[in-house]
Amino acid sequence: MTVRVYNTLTKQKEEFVPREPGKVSMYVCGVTPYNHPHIGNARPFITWDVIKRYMEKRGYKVHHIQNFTDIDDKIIKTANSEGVSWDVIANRYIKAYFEVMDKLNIRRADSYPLVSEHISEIIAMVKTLEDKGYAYEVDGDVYYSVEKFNGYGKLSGRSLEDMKAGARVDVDDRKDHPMDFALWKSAKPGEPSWESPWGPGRPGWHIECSAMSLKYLGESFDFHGGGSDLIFPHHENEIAQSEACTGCSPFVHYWLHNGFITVNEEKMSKSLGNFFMVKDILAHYPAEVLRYFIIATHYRSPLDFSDERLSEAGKSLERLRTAVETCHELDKQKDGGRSEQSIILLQAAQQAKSEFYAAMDDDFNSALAISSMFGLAKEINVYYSVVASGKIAHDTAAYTEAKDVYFEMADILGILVQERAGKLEDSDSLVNPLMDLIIELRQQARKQKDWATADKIRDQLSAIGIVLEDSPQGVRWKKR
RNA sequence: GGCGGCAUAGCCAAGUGGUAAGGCAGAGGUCUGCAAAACCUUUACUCCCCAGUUCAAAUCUGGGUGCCGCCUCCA
Repeated sequence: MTVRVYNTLTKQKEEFVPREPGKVSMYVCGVTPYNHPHIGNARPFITWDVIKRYMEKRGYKVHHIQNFTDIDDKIIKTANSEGVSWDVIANRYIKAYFEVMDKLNIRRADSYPLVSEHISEIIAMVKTLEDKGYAYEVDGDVYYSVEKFNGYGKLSGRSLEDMKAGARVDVDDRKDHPMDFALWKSAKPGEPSWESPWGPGRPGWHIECSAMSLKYLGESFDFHGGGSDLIFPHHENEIAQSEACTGCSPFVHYWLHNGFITVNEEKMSKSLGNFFMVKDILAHYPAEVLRYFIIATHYRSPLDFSDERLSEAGKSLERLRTAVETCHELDKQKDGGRSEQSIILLQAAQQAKSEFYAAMDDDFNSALAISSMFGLAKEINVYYSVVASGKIAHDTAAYTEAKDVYFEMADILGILVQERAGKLEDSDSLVNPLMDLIIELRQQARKQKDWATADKIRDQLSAIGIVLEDSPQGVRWKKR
């Protein structure tokens, strides 16, 4: 089996053929650090994290580059309103980005290039475009001439005529064509600027990704990703810049775009007041729940965010986590050799694994892949209940294989990594011995059939968010 | 106005030609001092509407309706 991906450029699923055998090069458009990451930012990065984990599991060496657009109108605006330098703002929110993405269990890219550290590369690229006749200067600004590039519009499926007809923007008559875009912007008062052949100024938005991807990944690479809103004009312009500059086509073999997150069926926007920062969500829900919520829908589909959906996601995830707990119980069992039940478990594991990989092979269908995890979770629970009842012996070999499959799937999706029930995080480590004591007291009450005391302890714990689960094998507890 | 996407149970969501995955919620049951968890059973004769192609369509084609995104910074 091979991996198939939906390519925005060709508008169909294609078999993934790496440029270099065994290697995957990918560039993901990062954020403009002018504010805390919102849930819409989280989606592409979780999506690409899963893609990366999966490709690595498939045996590819993944080279992953993600930029920060640290020079930008919004950053400058924020900096001016706070009366600080632009880099203060950029650094603050780059830090905020990593804090949040680390919590979401997003593994780091190989490199996070900054625009501000690649000005010379950008200038060189603009110069090349100018020398080749793809760009022209007007009053210190440099524009890309879209009419010079044969194939402008191939990614977004628009023709220049369409765009001219549908232009909603005020036409700047200094430009040859309304769709011509800035490669270099001349310096304005109060803005950071760098010296260039066209005078002091700063890069336009689109050129940075072209320049940095060229530097780190070369003239042509495998994957380029980002939100679907970047298809036009950002990625369309990247193609025009990069292919015109290097003469190498295709610049990117597979363009992958994630769908948008809406809130109450509407686009998230500050004006609508429905803007959700990831950090605020994480104050109310475990990071894993947000991650699960996002991967439980196919990455290209639109996804509507709400409190209800998120708490539903939490419940679904809880089911998967219960199987992990079951595994902890099974880990304590002694080996007794093969049984009919363990053969069933083994077969279920093998089936789950093959279904999981088939789903992921088909354009990273994590939503479908998750259903394989539920299937195996159920089989693990069933196996446990039979073993715990003492009807059959525990088959360590079969169980271990099933468990490995389960955790392999969880690892690809990046979920089920948090500490399991029965243990709290390090900061709460004092609570653990205390809980052992409380449970012991309650068990004594139960033994003496003092149900009033037993129930009271349970209710009191429940009131502070600790839930007890009695079972014939003992008591488990977890923090809500 | 131009470009693109979506419409599947109470809710969320897979499924792109062969007779509707999975999760949540609901109902019944097993287990249990009670509860929780787990497990079993159950919940769409049907996939927005109409027409067509086909032995066969949620899936393809045409038309209609509704919703969303992009075209301006945007993940």
